[in-house]
Amino acid sequence: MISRPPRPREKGIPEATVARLPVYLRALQVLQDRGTATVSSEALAGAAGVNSAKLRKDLSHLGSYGTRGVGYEVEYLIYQISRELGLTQDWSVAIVGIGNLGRALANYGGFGTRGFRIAALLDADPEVVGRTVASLEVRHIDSLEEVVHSKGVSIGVIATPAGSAQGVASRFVEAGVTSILNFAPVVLNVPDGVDVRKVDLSIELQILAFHAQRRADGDGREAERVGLEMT
Amino acid sequence: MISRPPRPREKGIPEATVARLPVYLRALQVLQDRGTATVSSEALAGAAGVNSAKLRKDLSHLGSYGTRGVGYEVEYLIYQISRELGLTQDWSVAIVGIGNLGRALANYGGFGTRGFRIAALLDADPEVVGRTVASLEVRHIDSLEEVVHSKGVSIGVIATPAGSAQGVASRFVEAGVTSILNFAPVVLNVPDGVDVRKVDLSIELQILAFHAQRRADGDGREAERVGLEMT
DNA sequence: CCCACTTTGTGCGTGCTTTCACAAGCACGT
DNA sequence: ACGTGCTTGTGAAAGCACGCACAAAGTGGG
Repeated sequence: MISRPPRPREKGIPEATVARLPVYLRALQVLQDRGTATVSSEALAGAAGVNSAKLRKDLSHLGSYGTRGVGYEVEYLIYQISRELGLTQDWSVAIVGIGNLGRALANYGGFGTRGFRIAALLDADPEVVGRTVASLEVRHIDSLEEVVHSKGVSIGVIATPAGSAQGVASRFVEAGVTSILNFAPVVLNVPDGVDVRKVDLSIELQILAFHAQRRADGDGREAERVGLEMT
Repeated sequence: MISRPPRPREKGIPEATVARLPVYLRALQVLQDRGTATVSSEALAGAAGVNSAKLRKDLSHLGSYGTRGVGYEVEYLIYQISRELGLTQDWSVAIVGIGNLGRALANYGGFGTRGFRIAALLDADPEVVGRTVASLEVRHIDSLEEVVHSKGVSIGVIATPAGSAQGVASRFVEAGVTSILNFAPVVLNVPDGVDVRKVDLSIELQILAFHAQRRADGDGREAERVGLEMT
C-alpha cells in the first residue's frame, strides 16, 4: 500500500454525512477492539444503525477505501475517518460553567476516544473558583482570554446558566475561538465564521413528547407512523 | 388566550419543523416575560436564529395563527405550540444512571418550562442507591418495571455507561416506555414504534473539529494535505 | 483461465427542506 | 369608504438527502 498524491477529492462533504462519520468511527472502534480486521458495508451499517447504501455513499465522499467483494479494512478506515474529522490532531477544549453539568462534562473521560483535551475549567462563582475538578483547578472567568491564548484553546464549551451564555460566547469569539458547543438554552448570536452547535435537553424532550402524543392520539385508529431521529 | 375546538388541521407536521418548534417556544417565552404582546415573524425569527420565511412556513403547519399587518399574539402562539408539542399534559420521566451526568440532569430544574416531571431516579450501584438526589431517593434498577408502572413513566432517560445502555433500553421498552432519550455513546436497538433520540457530546465535538479543520485548511493557502498510508 | 459469488461505488428517481417572491389580508388614518 | 402600509401565508423553484438497484471490480474454486 503506497501513499497517494494529494487526493483531488476535496469538494465538500455533505453536512448529513459529516454528522454520521463519528457514529461510523465509534462502531469501527468497537469492531477493532473485538479484533475484526475487515467489515462489509452491510455489517458496519447494522452496527451504526443506518442503511447500507447510505453508509457506502457516505464513505464514498471520503474516497474509495473499500475492496469490492471483501469490504473495508477496519484499521485503515478508522484512520481515514479520523483524519477527515480532524482527530489526528489535538484540540484544546475550555469548559465554562462548572456547575453540575460542567463537572459531568469535565469528568466525562474518553472524550470521544482521543483528539480532545480539556485544557481549562472556568467559572464566575468565587465558591467554585480554586477548587479542583477532574484534576484541573477551576479558574476565574476573567482569565478566559489569557487561558485561551496560553493553552491554545480552539473549542469552547458553554455550560453556564442561560443568562451568562451570550456573554461567554462573545468573549470566546473575541479571544479567537471559532468553535463553540453550547449547552445553555439560548440562541447564541455570533459573527459569521464562528461555528456554534447546541445541545439542548429540553428540546429533545419536547420532540419526544410530540411524537409520544401523536402515537397516543392515533392509537387504536389509523396505523401508526414512527418518528425517526435526525440529530 | 381562549382555546378553540380541536382544530381539524391534523395533517402531519414535517420533522424539521417539529425540531424547531421548541426553539420558537422558548423565544416566545422570553418575549412574554418581557411583556411583549405581539411579535412579527421577522422579529421572532431573529430571536430564534432562523429565516423569517422558514418560521412562517413552520407556523403555517399548525394553522393560521397570525394576523396580517400585525404579527402573532405571543400568548396565543405559546399556547398553540405548547399544545401541538404535547406540553399541555404532564410527562413522567425516569432517569437511569445517576453518575455525574444523571445528577446534572436530575438537578436541571426548569425542565423546559414545565410539562416534564422527574418521577424516578434509578441506578445499579449499591453505593448510589438509597441516596437522595434532587429531592428524590435513588432506587435500584431492579425496580424499573415497578416504577414505570406505578409512576406512569412515559419517557426514559438513559445516562448510564455505554455498556449498560442497551440493557436498560430493552427493559424500558419491555415495561412499555416508547420514548427514550439516550446519552450513552451507543446505537440503541429498539423495536418499531419506539422513539429514540440521542444526545452525544463527543459526536458534537467531532463535528466541530471537522469544520474547524476545514476552516484552518483553507486559511492562507491549502498546503498540508497529508496523504500518508497506514497498511 | 474462467466462472460463480460477493460487495463496493454510484446513477437515478423520489420526497423532503429551504428560500424566494408576491398576492391576499388586516389595521389605521383620512 | 377607501387608500396606504405592513405582515402573513403560500405557490413555485432550487437544493439536499435517501434508498433502490445494478454495473463494476475483486476473490476464490475448479
